[in-house]
Amino acid sequence: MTEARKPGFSDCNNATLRRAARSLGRFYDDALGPTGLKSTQFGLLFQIHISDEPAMGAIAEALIMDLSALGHTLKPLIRDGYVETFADKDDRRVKRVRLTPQGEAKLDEALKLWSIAQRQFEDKVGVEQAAKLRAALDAVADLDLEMPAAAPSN
Amino acid sequence: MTEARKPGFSDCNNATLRRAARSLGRFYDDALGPTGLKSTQFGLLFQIHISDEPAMGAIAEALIMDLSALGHTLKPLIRDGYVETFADKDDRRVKRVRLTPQGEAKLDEALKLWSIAQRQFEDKVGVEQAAKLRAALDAVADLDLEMPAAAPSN
DNA sequence: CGGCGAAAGTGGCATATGCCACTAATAGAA
DNA sequence: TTCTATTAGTGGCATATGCCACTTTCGCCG
Repeated sequence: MTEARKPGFSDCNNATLRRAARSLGRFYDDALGPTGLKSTQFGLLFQIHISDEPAMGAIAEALIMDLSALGHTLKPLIRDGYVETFADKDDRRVKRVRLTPQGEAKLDEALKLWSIAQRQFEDKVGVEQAAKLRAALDAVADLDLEMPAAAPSN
Repeated sequence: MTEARKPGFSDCNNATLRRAARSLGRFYDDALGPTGLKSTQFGLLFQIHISDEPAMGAIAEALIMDLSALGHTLKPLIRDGYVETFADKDDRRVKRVRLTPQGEAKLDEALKLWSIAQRQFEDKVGVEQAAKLRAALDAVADLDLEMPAAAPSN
């Protein structure tokens, strides 16, 4: 089967990654559907939950996302009362974030469904493989990539 | 170091995948910046290029993306004259897609920059590893996941 | 041939993400 | 202390993606 690989899953690492992300995202989104949360929102709530009233910048950095994008993504969660923000007492530029009681409750609710999806996934690919994949993805995410031309000698 | 792992890169396969996608996406986007194309658009043009005047549904399926999402994503490319559509001559429901000459030219231009980014990435993680990662991601993308509750006995 | 159910897209609506220009506030240099 | 460079966010604008409700065409059955 010389060319059996469906043509075009190009060799682009980025395209392949996005494609997988769309696919897996849909699965987790479906799983979380009953909670009304998207998998991205779930991830964000979780990140906030495990952090200690993190500053927006800290969250953005942890999730490797643009600060402004984080701000946008946070809005629906604030609107729905799951998250609230408050100014840091020592540095008024800093805005800290925390879950509201409803947010904690919603997260608990979502965690139940999430764990089912997670188990479902790991039953398919294997716990070991899943862990390796996550490790590989974290490694990729933390790579210090830079375009050569962008960084001239000095 | 009991909890040394940066707290919160949760064990969620989906969250990890998205995080990596954001990170890598930014790199490829930067690389393609000079062309004015986003890495997603590049991927889409490439997919169209290697297909034979594919129907929208075929593209959506290959990229595992929602048909309507594809339609939306295609708009800026059509507006900018890189892509054009036409009705299938045998089935008027089907809309086929192809690159315009400008689209082909733009793709060529982008491929040059893409290959630099791609090489840069593979120099970091290793060609072998990159290939394995893509294979793993393709496998994940093609998994037939289903929520148990969603599929009752019948 | 008439009509029904499936298939392929479209449009609207909502969230996800990024970049850029701008504002507020702080840390430092003078 | 005052002026400046830096840091943390915000808002606007544009693309990326999905879901759902429709509309148009087909394919097929009676």
